Amino acid sequence: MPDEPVTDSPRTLLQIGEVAARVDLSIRSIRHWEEMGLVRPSSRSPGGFRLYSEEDVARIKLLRYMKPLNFTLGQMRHLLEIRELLSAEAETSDRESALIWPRTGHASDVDSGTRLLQDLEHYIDRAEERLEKLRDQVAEVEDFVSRLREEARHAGDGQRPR
Amino acid sequence: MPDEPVTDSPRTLLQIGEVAARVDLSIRSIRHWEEMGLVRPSSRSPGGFRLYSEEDVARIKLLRYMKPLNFTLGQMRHLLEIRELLSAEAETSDRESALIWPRTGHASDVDSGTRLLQDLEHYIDRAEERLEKLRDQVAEVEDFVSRLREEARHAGDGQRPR
DNA sequence: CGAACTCTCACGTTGCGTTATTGTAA
DNA sequence: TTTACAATAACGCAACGTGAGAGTTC
Repeated sequence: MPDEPVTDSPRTLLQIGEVAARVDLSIRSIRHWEEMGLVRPSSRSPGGFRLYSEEDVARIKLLRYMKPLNFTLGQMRHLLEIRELLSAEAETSDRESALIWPRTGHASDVDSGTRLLQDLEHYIDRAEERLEKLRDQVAEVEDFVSRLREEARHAGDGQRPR
Repeated sequence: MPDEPVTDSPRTLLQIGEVAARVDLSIRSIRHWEEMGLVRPSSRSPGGFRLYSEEDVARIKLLRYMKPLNFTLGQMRHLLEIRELLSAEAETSDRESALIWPRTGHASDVDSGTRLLQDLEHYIDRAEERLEKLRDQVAEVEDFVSRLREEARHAGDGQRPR
């Protein structure tokens, strides 16, 4: 009875190159995001190589999806921080107010949570604005590209007809 | 009999601020593009204010549409340069080879035009690749935003239910 | 063992943002 | 003449790109 397929955790650890390929980012970007405090590999190899778990990769992928929204790295970090604080608070809040509901106690906790929510909603609003712009841009670029293809067609007719 | 509405050419000249507002760019960007040789106001006011014609604005708008493709400013300049050379050559070519077609003369002209066309087509290919990516990004961002709204909804339920 | 991958500096680049100061337009 | 808009110049900055030189992994 060998304990071979018991833990597959070490197998799911990826080096930075693998991660970069999977999420379609440059290695430099991932390291830069680390310098800016956005991501951190959950472990390192004995020799110092960054090793990323699937969770780490998921976080990076999330950031990469967020990227076209043109937030600064600081804002992206802030946003992920809010998510964490909010989910952490959700747990404690669950235990604390099981049946007691209106007026749970001191307002400070509620306020901090409310504040976080407001910030989050602000980010969401900005994100949706930006998403709108992105859609517009796609339309504009489509327009541009098709116009360019038209011109190339005409120029091609002059250069090498038939 | 005043000669008032005779010429409306000066009326169609816009200052940089107006242009910036119309094409949704910063004034700084337009000036920067000028420094990089991408656009140039077709005239200046006596005092030195940049004055843009409708053609100038069209060019700027074209560049703005091109912008999301993430070419460098040098590449964008190059692309517009190709367009101009190609359309200029189309005219002379029209006159030159009215009925004569196979083997028009020395190959240098044909080669330069062919080269331009190749370059143009290269840019078009890159543009279409990038357009694809843009579409993907929109999908990813939509995904991201909707996930975020979901989370905000849940957090909101915890914070201020009903 | 070598080829490929990664590490940490550290400087370079792109595309503007941002004053600061001074002149122009209506 | 005020008030808003513009010009030039120059420094600043975010988000990486790009080696250099040395160690690590397989």
